[in-house]
Amino acid sequence: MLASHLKVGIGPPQRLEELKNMKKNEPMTICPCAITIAMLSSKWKILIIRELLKGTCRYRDLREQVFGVSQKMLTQSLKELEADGLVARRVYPEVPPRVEYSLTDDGNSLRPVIQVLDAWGAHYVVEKEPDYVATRLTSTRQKIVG
Amino acid sequence: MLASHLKVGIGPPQRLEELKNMKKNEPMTICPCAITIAMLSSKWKILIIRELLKGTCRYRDLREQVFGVSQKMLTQSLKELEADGLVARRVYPEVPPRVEYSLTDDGNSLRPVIQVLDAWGAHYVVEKEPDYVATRLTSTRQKIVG
DNA sequence: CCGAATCCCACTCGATACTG
DNA sequence: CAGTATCGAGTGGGATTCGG
Repeated sequence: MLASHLKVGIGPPQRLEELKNMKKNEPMTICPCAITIAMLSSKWKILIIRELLKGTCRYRDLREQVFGVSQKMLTQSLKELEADGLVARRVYPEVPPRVEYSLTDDGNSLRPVIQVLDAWGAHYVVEKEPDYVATRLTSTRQKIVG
Repeated sequence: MLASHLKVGIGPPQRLEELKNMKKNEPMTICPCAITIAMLSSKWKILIIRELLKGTCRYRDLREQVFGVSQKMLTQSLKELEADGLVARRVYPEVPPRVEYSLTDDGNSLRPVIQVLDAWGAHYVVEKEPDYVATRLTSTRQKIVG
């Protein structure tokens, strides 16, 4: 089951010639790791997913645990994650309302990915010059403090 | 060797109370996986690293292989990757000039990370609705086509 | 309690032109 | 060949206010 205009290319990205000769709506090679990055590279998403990896969570709890996230960004991130099929949203017909978020199977399949990212980041941050790491990390869009 | 104001926290991100009680220049907990994402989440970096994983490369070659990247973004990305210690830059005193880029040990240590990202992305893209994947991926900042 | 709607700024990135 | 410099558009995200 593969989009007619998408062709998964694992391994080296396609060469220049391939793209030069490509016409519209023709199969094109995409880079899978770039897709994963695209899914995760928003200021708060990784922190949200981290939290959801611990288990089902209410909206309010996420607001507390993901420190610093605004209502707008939390809602927006969750909406995108749901659209991406990584997060499930369950609304209870109560007053006041209650909404619970949890990871789907696809979302949970990110666990080993997160673990690898976590391990690399941890190793990187301890072996680098502390001062550089500090300034580098404060000048990035990505939220680092969980 | 750890920044005095940084404290690496592997595992769950710190709780709200920890941050509430945090004062300036006091040790704070950071999220390692967010660091890794911060390193990679620029429109072209992952594609550049992918290319460098194949071996040393000249500036010109990168411009060809990383299709669509502008001079400005390629230069800027390489400069940041070098500052991050992931890429090494070697200039040869020749005319016309020749500059070669390669991954440092830290950069090469990303290989298993990239592989995991690659595997997850590949699995994701083939099991998802093709139409959704297509629109989702064209509306992202991250460059997907290598 | 869980959002939606609006306004606005900062930053990323692309296009173009220039240089040693 | 391998970059700089500059300008401008688009967008991600913060702050605030309103709604069911």
